[in-house]
Amino acid sequence: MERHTRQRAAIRDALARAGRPLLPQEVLTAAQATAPGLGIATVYRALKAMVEEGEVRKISLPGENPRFERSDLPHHHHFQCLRCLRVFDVHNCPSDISRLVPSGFVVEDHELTLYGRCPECALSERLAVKRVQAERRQE
Amino acid sequence: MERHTRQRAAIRDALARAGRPLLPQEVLTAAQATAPGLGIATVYRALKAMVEEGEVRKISLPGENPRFERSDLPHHHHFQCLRCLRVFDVHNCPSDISRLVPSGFVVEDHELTLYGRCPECALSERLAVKRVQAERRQE
DNA sequence: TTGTATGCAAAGCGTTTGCAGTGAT
DNA sequence: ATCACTGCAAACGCTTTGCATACAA
Repeated sequence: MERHTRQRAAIRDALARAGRPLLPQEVLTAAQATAPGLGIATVYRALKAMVEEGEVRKISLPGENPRFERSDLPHHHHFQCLRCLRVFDVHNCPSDISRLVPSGFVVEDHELTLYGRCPECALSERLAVKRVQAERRQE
Repeated sequence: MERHTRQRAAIRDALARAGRPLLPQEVLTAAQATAPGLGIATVYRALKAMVEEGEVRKISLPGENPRFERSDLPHHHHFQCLRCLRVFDVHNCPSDISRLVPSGFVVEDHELTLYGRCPECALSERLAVKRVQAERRQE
């Protein structure tokens, strides 16, 4: 049965405060503020246990090392802005997932990552285009 | 400038024949049939070069080591069997991707990974269930 | 002949594990 | 008093790199 320790509390706390998925190394650094002497092995063991408990979710975006976030968030996907590289949550979900696969395959779960421009970056690019057009008119 | 070698030909060939994304180790095994003595370091170096050329695509699924496939394939997604862990191509695509994000976001690309049972594993599980049921009837 | 490509072995790096000691129950 | 948890360091698996050699060009 699971025990309540200083270290695990610190790790939970780090994940709760972050508000974004964290790398194991980031968890270590953040949690060491509350639990000095905390080791990386403990972080890995705690994260693994929490993932198995269903308390934490392991997330990996293509080409990135796995990150961890609390799983009490509702089902969601991620949107990465290709300009500022920030990751946003997307709370909708395609409706017709299980229709995508050939017959014989059984779909049980899915992960979706969207890429594009966040509202902020899309706006600042639109303004940049207008600026260029204005310069052209002056020539 | 790039040179034409037995080893790279074998690696290209392995990727072309596979019809699914391969792990570097799988590339090695497959390519050694054509290029005996081929080493894993050469596979990694060749794959890296081909990715930079744009000839090959590196795909990484959550929790999995990166796999490689030719990038001349039409747009598609991936399905991983949770039992045998093999990865398959899925040639369909959800229709309503850009409707998922709040207004202001601009979707330019997306990656989707499905999880479940491949036909083979789904079948063998169904057979296992039948076997258990038969045993129960005998008791 | 030149210099990229190769094979081997060693090094890197993130992650896991063995072990003796710690501490929650 | 248990026995799960911890820290450390060694081990691990995948990937990269240093180096001397092989072989396209």
